[in-house]
Order: sequence, then structure tokens, then C-alpha cells
Amino acid sequence: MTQDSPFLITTAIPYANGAPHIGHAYERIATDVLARFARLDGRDVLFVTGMDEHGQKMQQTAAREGLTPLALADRTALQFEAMGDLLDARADDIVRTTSERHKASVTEIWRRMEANGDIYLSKYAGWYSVRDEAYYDEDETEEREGRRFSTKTDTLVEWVEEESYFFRLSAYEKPLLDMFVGQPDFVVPHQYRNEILAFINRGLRDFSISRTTFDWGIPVPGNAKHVMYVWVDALTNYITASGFPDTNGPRAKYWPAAAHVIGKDITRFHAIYWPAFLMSAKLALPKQIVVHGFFFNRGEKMSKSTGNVISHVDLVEKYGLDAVRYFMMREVPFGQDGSFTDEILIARMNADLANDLGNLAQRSLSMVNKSCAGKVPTCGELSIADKEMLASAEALLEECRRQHGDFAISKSMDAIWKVVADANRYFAGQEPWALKKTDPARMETVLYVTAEVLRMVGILIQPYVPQSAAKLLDLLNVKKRSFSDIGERLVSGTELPVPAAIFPRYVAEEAKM
RNA sequence: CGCGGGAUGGAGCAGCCCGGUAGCUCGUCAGGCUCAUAACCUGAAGGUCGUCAGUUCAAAUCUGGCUCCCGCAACCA
Repeated sequence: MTQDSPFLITTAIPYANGAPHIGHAYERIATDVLARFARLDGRDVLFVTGMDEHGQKMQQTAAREGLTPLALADRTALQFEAMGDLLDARADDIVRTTSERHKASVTEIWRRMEANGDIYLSKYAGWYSVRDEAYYDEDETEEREGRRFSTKTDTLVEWVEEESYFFRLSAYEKPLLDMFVGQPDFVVPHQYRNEILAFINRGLRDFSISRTTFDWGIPVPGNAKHVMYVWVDALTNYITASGFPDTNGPRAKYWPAAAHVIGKDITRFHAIYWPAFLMSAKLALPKQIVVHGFFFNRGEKMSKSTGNVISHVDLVEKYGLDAVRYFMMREVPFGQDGSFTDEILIARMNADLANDLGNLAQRSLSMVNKSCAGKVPTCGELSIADKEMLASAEALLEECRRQHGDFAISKSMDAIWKVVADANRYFAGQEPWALKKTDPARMETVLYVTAEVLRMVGILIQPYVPQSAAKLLDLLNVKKRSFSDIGERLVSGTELPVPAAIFPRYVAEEAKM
């Protein structure tokens, strides 16, 4: 399964209109985990994110703050870079839609779609709410005292007709359906695939892909009165990262992307519009669209208006980065929505990180330190229990690969922590502290086996909790940390540092008194 | 009759596709151990699997109705 094939993985590109929030953090961490796993497994990984910097909202927000749109974009881009640093989840590349390389890329895509006969000029007409900057369907509005309002938002709407370029999405109904049949795993998890299929089956309509009401965007080739509609602009950034339209460049090998990691709210754009654009431009489709859910605050949707937004920055500050990464990845099955509460996070970090794994390292390594002169103990003949213990740890890599193949991050972690629990049972059952008096050689073997399990676990948890994994592997004086090094064994007699806690137990401030 | 997801011991979930002693994590209670981060190990209590009806020797699992919760419903990013 280990492949050195190119592996391009992306996050959705955040809109540069606002600062990073916990949803961005979640997506970045998840993508980082997948990227790290693939890289440790020997893949040639390119981890890409970007910034969506055009559009009317950018223009307006910038104006309100007395900035140029680009200055606003610069500011937000810095905030997202800081988020990458904070989360230890830096991308290899950040494609900004205002960059020259992206303009070249998206312009070429447009030309190709046009050359394929899929772009035509027409009129967009509908009930437009200036306040919401959105069009509404007839049945989303109602007449009140001679004036028309949006029933959704209660804002005044007016009939507007606007010249616009359209994309012939209707022509891709059949090709898209065929593609979904041929690639049943194109959208995962399958619940989202089903929604998309149902949507296509209801019939696809052509849709507007340009605007004339503002100019902060990439001009339509041959008609600068129009700027491209955001999704043409934004989605294309994925292929920009591969150096497109240069197909001979060093990055060309990364296209098609292995996976686009996105939030469930934008599934349709990625699973319908984007493949249709690519088909039209005669380019290869990404292999998978990987959809994640949202985080809720105690089951409630987070929103600025309710004021219940949880800050990822605060979380990292309070609990530490690895606790946050661990919680987000382990607690919520990938693809589903998750509920966040401090209690659950604390429970998870204390139970799994501090008690199960951290304490296992501490109890075994402190014995090594005291009873084996601080050196990797000597491994004698292995008992059945020893062999079973080692075998279950050795089986992990294959299991984790299998789960990551399905983007089931939490299940991969489940498997690892099951072995950690086994190791605690093994350790308790073997009672090395008793063996110290009766059979020191046997004690060394038990400690060796335990240390070996810790080494393998330490290597495997690197994608999820990189900083803590590094601490653990340092304590074991392990230098070779790739998945391909799992078969290496600790060398008896190797000098080990004095053990220190890897995951401190979290105790609430008020409880410390 | 718009589409989809969900309702399982105190909490959160798995099981449902391929019917047959209801499983996991946390919490609670009791015991053990003392190497360890008040940790670890063992055991126990606790569920009419939303509701009603049907199919079946047998249903959490299949079929149908109902109730409640949550997303989505195309040109908002």
C-alpha cells in the first residue's frame, strides 16, 4: 500500500472577508492529519490551502474599514497563516485568488470552457435584495402593501435584470451521473453523495458565472465589463496549485488532486460545479471530495449573533494544541457533526492522552530509568503474551492505512488506543515491579516489549498529536520515525533520557487550590 | 405528499445493509495493585433499542403509519 505517487490534498479556501474561526481550524487540522499520514507513509504530498479574495463583500468590507480590498485580503491572509502556525498545520502552499498565477490559471480554464461551447451570454433576472446581496426565487418572496419582500430575511426585493455569462451545467447531468456511478467514492461519506445524486436527478440548470455589478474580481476574457463569479474563481485555485496551465512544470504531476477536504455546506459546488467545469475544460477530475461536518457548541449551532462562538485560539491556549487536535479528530467520526464542550474535551484528554498513553509511558519508562540504568532493557525470550502484545501493535499500521483510505480518522485512532489499553493490561498482568525481585531478566523483557509498543504507537500518532508524539519518541531515543521504520527494533543498551510527562493531566484552575 | 440525516442504559455513540444472547467510551458503585500523571487492572449496577401496527419460529435490525430533533432546498460566501 505504501506508494510514492503524488498526493495533492487541499482544504477549501476561506473567504478573506473574515478572520479564522473554529470551523477553519477543524478543517485545517483534519487536512493536516491526512497529509501527515500520507507523508509518513511515503507519499509525495503537496498540502495546499488558499484564500478566496474577490467578490462584492470584500469590496464592501474593505470600504467600510477604509482599506483597499487587497489590503483587507493581505490582512486576513496573515491571520490564516498565523492559524497554520498555531495549529502546527502549515500548508506547503497558499494559493491566493488575487495572485498572478491564479489569474492565468482561471483565465485559461474559462477559455477552455468557452471553447467547448459551455459558456454563453444571457440575462440573469430575479428578485434581488440589495440588503442581502442575493437573488430570490418568486416563491421566496411575498407581496406586502404593493411592495415585495423576501420571506426568508424580510428585506425589500426588486426585479433586476443583469447581463451575465452562463455555464451550461444542464449539459453535464448525464456525464456527472455516469461519473458518480463509475466512482462511487467520489464523494465521501456516502450520505453526502446521496444528497448530491438526488440533487442532480432533480435536474441541473445552467447558472450564472459572471457579474457586472462590481469589479473586484478576475475579468472575463474578452469582456472586461464582467468579472467571474466566485465559484469559477475560487474552485479553480485547486488546480492553480499544480502550476496549471503549465503542464510540464514541477508540480504538474500533482494533478488530479487526491482529495479536496471541504465542509458539508459547500458539497454541491465541489461535487457538481467543479467536476462539470473540469469536464468542460477537458481536465482530469479530483479523485475524491471529502466532506466533514460542523462543530456545535453543546449541540447548538455557533453563530456570531448568539455569541456562542468558541475560539480555537482560546482552546489551544487553555488546553494545549495536541489536546485540541486529538479531541477534534478522535471525538467526532469524520463527516459527522460534533458537539464541543469543555467537559468532553477535558475528559478525553485526561482519559486517553494523560491516563492511558501518557501514564503508560511514565510507569514503564520510569521503571526503565530506575531498574535498567536508564538504558533500553535487554529483550530475553518472548512469551506468548509478549508476542501477542507486539503483534497487535505491529498490526496497527495496516489497520490505520485501511481507515485512512476511508478517511475514517477517528477509527484509525480508535485502533491505536485499543492497543494502548491492551498495553496497560499487559503491563498490569505481567507485574514487572514484582518481577524486579523474582526474575529481573524477565522484567527487562516485559519493559522492552512495553517500550517497543510505545515506539510503534509513538510513530503512528504523529499525524494526530505531532508535538506529543515527538516527545514520546524522544524519550525512547527513536530517530527513525517514518511508517516504514516501524519494523525497526529498539536496540538494547541504548541510552535513554530521564522520563518526563508527555501529556500532563489537565486540572481546572479552580480545582488546583 | 420537496430531499436527506437522526431518535439505543445518566451523557455521547456503535450495531441496522446480510433479522437470532444489545456492544463501546465517559460517569456511578465495589474490589485489586502500588510501577505510574489521585493513575492502572478486575467486577457490578443500569436499557420494554422514539411510538403504533405488520411480516417472521424470532426484529434495535425488514415493511408501513405517526411524533419529535437536525441539516439542505442552486446563483450568499
